[in-house]
Amino acid sequence: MADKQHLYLVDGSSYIFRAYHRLPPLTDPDGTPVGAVYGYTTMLWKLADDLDKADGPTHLAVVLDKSSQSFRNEIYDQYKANRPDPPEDLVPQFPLIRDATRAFSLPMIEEENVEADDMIASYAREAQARGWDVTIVSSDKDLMQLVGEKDGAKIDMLDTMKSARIYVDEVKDKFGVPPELVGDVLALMGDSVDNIPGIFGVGPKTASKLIDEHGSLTAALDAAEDMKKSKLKERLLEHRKDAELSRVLVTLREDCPLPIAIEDMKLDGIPGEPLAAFLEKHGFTSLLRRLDAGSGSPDRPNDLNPAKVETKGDSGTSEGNRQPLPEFPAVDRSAYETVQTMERLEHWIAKCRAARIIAVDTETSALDAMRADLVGISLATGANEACYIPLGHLNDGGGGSDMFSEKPEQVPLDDAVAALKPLLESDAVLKIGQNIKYDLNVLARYGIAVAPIDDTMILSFDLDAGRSEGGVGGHGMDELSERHLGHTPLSFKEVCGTGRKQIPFGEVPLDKATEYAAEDADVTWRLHQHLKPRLAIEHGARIYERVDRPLIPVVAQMERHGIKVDRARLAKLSEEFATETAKLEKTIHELAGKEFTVGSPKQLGEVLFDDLGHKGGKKGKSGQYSTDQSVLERLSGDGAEIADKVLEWRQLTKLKSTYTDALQQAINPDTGRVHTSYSLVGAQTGRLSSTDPNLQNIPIRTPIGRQIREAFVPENGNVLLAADYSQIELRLAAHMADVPELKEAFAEGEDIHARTAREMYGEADRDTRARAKTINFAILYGISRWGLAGRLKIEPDEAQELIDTYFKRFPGIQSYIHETLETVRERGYSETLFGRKTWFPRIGSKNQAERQGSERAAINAPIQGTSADIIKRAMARMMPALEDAGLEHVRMLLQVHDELVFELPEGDVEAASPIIERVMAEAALPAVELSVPLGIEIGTGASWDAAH
DNA sequence: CGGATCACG
DNA sequence: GACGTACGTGATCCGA
Repeated sequence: MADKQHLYLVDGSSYIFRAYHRLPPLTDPDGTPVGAVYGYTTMLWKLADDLDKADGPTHLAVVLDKSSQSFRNEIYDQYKANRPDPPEDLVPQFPLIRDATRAFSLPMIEEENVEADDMIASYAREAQARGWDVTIVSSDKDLMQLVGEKDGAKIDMLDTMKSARIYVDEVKDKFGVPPELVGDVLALMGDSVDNIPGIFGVGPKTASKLIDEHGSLTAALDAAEDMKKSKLKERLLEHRKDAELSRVLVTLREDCPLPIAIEDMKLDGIPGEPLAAFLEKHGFTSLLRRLDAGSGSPDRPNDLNPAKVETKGDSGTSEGNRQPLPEFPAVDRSAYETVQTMERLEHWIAKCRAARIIAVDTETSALDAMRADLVGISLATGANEACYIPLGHLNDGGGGSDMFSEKPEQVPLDDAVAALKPLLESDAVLKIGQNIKYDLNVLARYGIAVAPIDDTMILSFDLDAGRSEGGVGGHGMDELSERHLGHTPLSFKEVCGTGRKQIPFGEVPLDKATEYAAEDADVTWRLHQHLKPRLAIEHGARIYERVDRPLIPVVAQMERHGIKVDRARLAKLSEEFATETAKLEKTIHELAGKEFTVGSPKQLGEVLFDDLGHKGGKKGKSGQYSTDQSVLERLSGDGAEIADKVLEWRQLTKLKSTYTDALQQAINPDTGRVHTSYSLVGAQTGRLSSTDPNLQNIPIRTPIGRQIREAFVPENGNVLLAADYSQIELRLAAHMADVPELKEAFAEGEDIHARTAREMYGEADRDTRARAKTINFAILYGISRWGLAGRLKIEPDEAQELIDTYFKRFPGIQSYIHETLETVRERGYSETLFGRKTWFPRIGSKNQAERQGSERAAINAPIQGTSADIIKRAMARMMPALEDAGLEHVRMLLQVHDELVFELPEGDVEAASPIIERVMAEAALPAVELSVPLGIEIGTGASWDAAH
């Protein structure tokens, strides 16, 4: 007796949209979003695994929509016209859905001019006609029309997300009518997503009641004439044509030509290859293990370890349903191995490949990644599973630290690099680092391009920015280890000493070095296990995957490029500043009547206020006179010549010590360029910060300071190009607070401060424009009457009136501030348009100063942070966009919050400028559509100064 | 090592 | 009843 055939038809297109919204935004080791693909893969697995079970499939096919157009558009041109574009991180998953289907060796149906629903209907009827049972894997309400039995062959539906079978009773529960009348109900109620008109004002309730009463759509429409006068009657009569059109649109075509014969859809279970290749490519490791192990259904998926995915029920995406945190054995430093032979190194490389997720840490001879030499590398594959590979050690621990003992046995550096390179560059192995940008730059100098990567420091930042203070903003490894693991790692000081007694890492004895280095990798691996799963649960994946993680290699490359600085020019400036400073100092001493240290605010204060008798106040804590710029400017206004001279002296000494002298020091002897280091976790708002040297505060506001910018130059034959976002924060404020007047002004390309002046004062002249500008900035920073009064040199009462006028003219600003603060008080954090969180733990402080400080920062953070997100997105897209255009010689060198600086061949300027402008202007898209344009200003020249 | 000052967006 | 006023950074200097 032949078993009954059972055809499963998978509605792939509708499944992936649902999977996308139900599953966390996971990514594979390449950073490609694969959340929906993962859900789809596990679903196919489960279905294929049910082969030959009771009611399971004997035959199976996947049906997908080929395009958004179908024959229904010819009937009704507005059909599906209101469909929003799919989310940006779903788009790259569409082709992967097809890859997954092929990997399972399943037939795939995609036909032009009809929709997946029509193909499903056609196949279902064909199978039914042959006496086969059919299960439609979908929860689409349109398909419910097909459910039921005919000639002893039944069609049902399966909602895999709810693990629910839908048969006639379920359809009746939902629509109040049997399946064959569902089309009539749908025609009456319409569908806003598909833009099916239906009868205006008729919803599911009324529709099913009418059909149930009258037995069909036509009967219901005919009966309208005899109804007693009502809104409903009018509507039925008036929109009859709409309903009839809708009936045609919701009717499924059951007679489509069938491209694949149903007997060819026979299911063979779960294949080995090429499924294994697909699972491996996307890091679906637990499925891969299951495949290796034979079969078994993926009940407890653990893929993309450690971002745990739960495909059943609702857990996994909801805030309250946290996964238990992983627990590990206590750190055991004696478990680490010192790898000193090629044989052991090969062993560890194999172990890493099998582990697929490893932590990496490099030990170097210095802190500067551009100068440091590689001293060793540590790897971790699990808790207490870590090793240290010494490569440049001088001391094996046999002698004292002041006496070189014999050089220890080590794998030769070149051999080790050659052996490790394929592992560190392998797509199949995720490399985790704590501040991995550093390791990227060190290893890049040895010819290794590490990828794919994860970074525990940035994970921590994207989850917990603002939650704690301290060294690296609370995201340093020691702090993270304490906080998440309750473990104190060996400190660098304990290993290398401190101050004058500090030794380079290469002189640390191997046993000690192994304990320290391998522990760092071990701890990093453990931290990743803690932090990565939180990303999906706490909605941090968007910002991490889409903004910050892609930026790591980009910023690393900018740091390696560095920028050329004209040393001779700086030296000349230093000299000029020195002579001028000496002259000023002499004059100041004369004016003071005695010699003193001009650079000492304490001494200066005493000279100004005690000796010379100027009036001024003491500063709170230190009991010291304040002598800052505003005080000196006031004294100067009162005619004190010495104040002028001191201001001038300060400017010159500042420029000399901080810039002209320091920048010469910062020139890298190997590259002849200056390589700053950007911190991706430096600013709570998500901005980058720049150190060693800080290239984000090079003078520009005064002519004398600007001379320093003239020393930043391109290589021969090249120019520097500077591209700025103009007024980006004000534009974002106009968008986020929804201020029509400001949005309009930006749209028209108006002078925004002049427009503000007109709105506030009725006219814009030099004076009112300047005041309006101050007020505009005050808004971005969280306004107070005293602050504004101080800036505008007016009384607080007057300032308050201005603020009131501003809020009255732009009520959106006031409600933005109010709503932002409400949200922060409620949730504890603010959010940018791209979902970056900043926490404000002191927002509810009893201390007023503290609380108000938090409030001002909280008002500013979404604006400053959104601006940071936008330029980061532009940076991540910039080089691919330029390379696509064949511009391979353009180098992105610097970022200064709203400005990007490039170095490029003179001949490339014309081609590169529009691309740079477009990438920057469109950086918010498609994730966020701004209601204001983003204006870009571009300049080029033979120096950074000339490029402005 | 903290405070004061000042360079930038 | 007192608090102390614009957001975000980093480098340098002085002086305890």
